[in-house]
Amino acid sequence: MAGRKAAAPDPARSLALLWGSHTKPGRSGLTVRAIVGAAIALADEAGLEALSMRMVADRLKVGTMSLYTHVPGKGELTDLMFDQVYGDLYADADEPARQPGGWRGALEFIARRNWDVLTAHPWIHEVPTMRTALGPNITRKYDTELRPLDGLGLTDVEMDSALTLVLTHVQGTARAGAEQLRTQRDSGLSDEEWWRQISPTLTTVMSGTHFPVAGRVGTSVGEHFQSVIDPAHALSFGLSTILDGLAQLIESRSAVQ
Amino acid sequence: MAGRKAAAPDPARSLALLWGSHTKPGRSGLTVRAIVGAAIALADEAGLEALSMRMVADRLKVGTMSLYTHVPGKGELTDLMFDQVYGDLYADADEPARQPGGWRGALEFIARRNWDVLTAHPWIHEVPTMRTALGPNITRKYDTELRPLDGLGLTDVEMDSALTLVLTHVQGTARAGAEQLRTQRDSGLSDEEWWRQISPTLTTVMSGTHFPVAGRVGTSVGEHFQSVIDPAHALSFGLSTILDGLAQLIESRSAVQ
DNA sequence: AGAGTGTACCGTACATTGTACGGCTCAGGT
DNA sequence: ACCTGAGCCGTACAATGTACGGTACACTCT
Repeated sequence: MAGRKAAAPDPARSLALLWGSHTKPGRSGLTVRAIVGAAIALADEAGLEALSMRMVADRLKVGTMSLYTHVPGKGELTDLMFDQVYGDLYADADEPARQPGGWRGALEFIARRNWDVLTAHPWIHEVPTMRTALGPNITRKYDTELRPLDGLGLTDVEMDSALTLVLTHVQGTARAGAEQLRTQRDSGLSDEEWWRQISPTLTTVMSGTHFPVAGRVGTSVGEHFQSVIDPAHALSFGLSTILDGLAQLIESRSAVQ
Repeated sequence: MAGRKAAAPDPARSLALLWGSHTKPGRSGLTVRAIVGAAIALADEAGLEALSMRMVADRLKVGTMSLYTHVPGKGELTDLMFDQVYGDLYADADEPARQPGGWRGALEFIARRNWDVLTAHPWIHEVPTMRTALGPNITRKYDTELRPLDGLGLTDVEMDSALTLVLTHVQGTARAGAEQLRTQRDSGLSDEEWWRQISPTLTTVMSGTHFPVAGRVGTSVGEHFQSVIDPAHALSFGLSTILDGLAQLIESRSAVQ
């Protein structure tokens, strides 16, 4: 991430690219779609920060600078990658609403699907999301995910807040899991090996201090999950708690009505 | 982020540094504490990725490579920065538990405090947290935050899960807010200006497609908050929903007992 | 068929990064 | 007075994103 600072993506240019067809090949067969595909494959293997324009070009047997004919820069490329991976999230606009269990089942389904993408493409966590979220696939996703919450008596703002809450939880938890995996890969140490390595230092260094609750709970958690965190458990615990909370809100609304 | 790949921090070395006193100055007055302080100040201004060893050294009127006498590398430095900013989170180990409103008030207090640090030091979001979390301040923080959940009938694992849920929510929401601010700063465009700029392109490009629910809700949200997201609202909505959910769990436990 | 033109392609150059390496300098002990 | 080890730092290197300017090909028009 050095050089000319990876200039912030131009929104209008990104939009045009996002909604374009991406299919007109140049004279060497280079396509926006192909570039995005190669970039995604590379990012899946090594992460976003390890992804370089040179690597993408090499994989496509093309000069590095040729990419810039089709894509303005790395920023816009990641925007495209982002929209792309959300393309096949749902079979159709009513798939979540079709799940058994009403709105609750639908939200569980949505959470699971989002978890799956995040797990398959951990680099998503590194993409600055805020204003890019207007590609065709993202917009469709937003629509699809809101539908099961429609007609429950919630206001529009509450529908959005509820969905955001669930998605933020899934994202945060998935991020922690991805970080754990990446750390293991980078260091070549499993959680257990790592613990064994720092344990003596920690004992030496912590002597004298005492944290009664943290000590007890930390030990329990470590024994229970064989690790310092268990993302799968955090996901389901958090999700069911959140859904319990939302149920109260929804019930209070339908009671009034 | 080029060069020698910013080598992953050595856990044992980090631990020793974290728990060390950091106060023995070299012959030019250079201290680990001073380095960490300068790095934090710089990161507050420009973010973690804009922070470079050269910048830190310049601010301290010291040669770049002198830093490496005190700190093994950038990775370990960020570990130290991370632990440092969590140092003054709570006045003492029982401050959260002392808040009015029982465990609920305590968790609200904890959420607010975490939100404050995250807002003051947005670069925290970029620090890989997983295995670093064993510095003295982090450990103390964990202990302090668990206390209000002790003695409510929850198991150790449930206590940890509940706390994690709240903190994940705060972190995810704060991250979204930080991203929003950073995007605004980078582009020099307020949300409103940005919208005005892409609006024509978007209309052109979206003609033909129609997303009924997303369109309606998106418009409502935009009008209500004058923005595409409102982090403060997301924080409080999510927090109260989560606490409602946790209340059910806690009540069910005390009922059994 | 031949000429002209625009666009796809790409080689080189540059600023910026983290840090390995090896030399210099000074404080403190003998 | 001298030696030693630690603190300090100048230089070098590999890697990054991309600006710039040149080359070569697929067309269209005569």
